[in-house]
Amino acid sequence: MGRVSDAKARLMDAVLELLWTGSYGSTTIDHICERAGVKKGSFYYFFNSKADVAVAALDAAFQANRVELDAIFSSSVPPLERIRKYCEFGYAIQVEMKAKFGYVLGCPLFTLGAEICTQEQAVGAKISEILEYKARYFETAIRDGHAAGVFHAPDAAAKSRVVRAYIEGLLTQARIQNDLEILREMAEGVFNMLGVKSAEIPA
Amino acid sequence: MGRVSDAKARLMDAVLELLWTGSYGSTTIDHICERAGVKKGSFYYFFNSKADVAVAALDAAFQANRVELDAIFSSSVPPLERIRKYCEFGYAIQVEMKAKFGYVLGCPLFTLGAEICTQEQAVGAKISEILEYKARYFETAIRDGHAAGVFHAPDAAAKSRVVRAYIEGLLTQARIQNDLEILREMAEGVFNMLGVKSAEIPA
DNA sequence: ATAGTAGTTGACTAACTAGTCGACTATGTT
DNA sequence: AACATAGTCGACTAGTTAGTCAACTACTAT
Repeated sequence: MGRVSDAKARLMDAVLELLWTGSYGSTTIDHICERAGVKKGSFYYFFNSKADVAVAALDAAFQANRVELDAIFSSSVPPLERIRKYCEFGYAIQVEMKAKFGYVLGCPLFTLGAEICTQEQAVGAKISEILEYKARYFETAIRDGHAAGVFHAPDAAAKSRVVRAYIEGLLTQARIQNDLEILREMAEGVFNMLGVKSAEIPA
Repeated sequence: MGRVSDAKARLMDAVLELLWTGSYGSTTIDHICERAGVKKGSFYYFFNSKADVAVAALDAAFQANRVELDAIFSSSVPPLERIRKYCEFGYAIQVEMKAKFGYVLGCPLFTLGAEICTQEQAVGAKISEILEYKARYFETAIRDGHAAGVFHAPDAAAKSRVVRAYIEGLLTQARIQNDLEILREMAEGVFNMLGVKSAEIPA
């Protein structure tokens, strides 16, 4: 079956790291190759362009991420608990990245999506697809919470949009200000948005 | 007093447009010059770098914008009315940009800030400065609203952060999805966040 | 009118960038 | 062993990018 290699995976890891710590514009194919320890000829053996490797890497990372998201948003977990766990999970990632790179990095999908949406159609479409998928976790949690009477949110889709805007906005603010602290308010902010009475908030 | 010229202003206009419609990474000095109808030699007569012209342009644009913001957030206007007017104003700008460029562009400060904050210190600092200044308009409006008993927000600074995160997040979602419609929920979303009773909402 | 000042220009260099290609190497199959 | 397949590599081209510079032009005050 020919020569074996993990170069493709290394390239995808490298591009993700560069996109997240920097930006699409600051990420060059030369840099990706250098970080992956792969020569450019090999890059073009696997991918056609920067957009191509970005789409592949985002997709692969999301597929891996889904396992954790499915656990966090499992319907066996009470709705508010799902949201609280998601916020904690996200916070832990940001802490890890800040320790590793010196910067709060925020949500790579959101930052990258905002940067390239007017220019790189294919990347934008992949990002939209993933963000939409993630939105459904929230919509379901909110629908379940409403059904359980934990809070009042008859239009779960609309409430989910509001919550997502807040969460993504907060993550991006954290990136711009390079400040982890503001992220600690995330779960509380979401609960307030949902009109959860303090007594109902899971420890 | 030597030769007169509006080339400096044209360059600042051009860079703003390119940054807003595209990104920092996609905006080159050559493109800026081309759009401004100015040769590169002249560019370097006025500015030292892309970061330099960006900072100057953002600052100038914000100074111009402040006049409108001061009117919208005038203390003679009822607090909720200020917020409603701000949302309407922002929506009108997005409509105008979509008509002009074919894309919903969102908040240039937020998009740009998220893109460059790990790389271009000077630009990041200017963006933070402007965003902080804008945040104070909201904080004051929320403090005034609480004092007037229109809603309950004893910690105006914290509530302002939540509201800003939501607004910026929503604007960025609109950019990513190229969708004007979701912006129409903005004022309503903010009012819900503040716990305003529907009866109090200004027409 | 002329001299100083402010702004303009085109032609240049050097570095970087994307993308190509043919020769090469490692692995599994027969 | 030898062959097909999968992957690697270095050297290459061509276009783009940032940045420089000396010569030039327009304006104003005296």
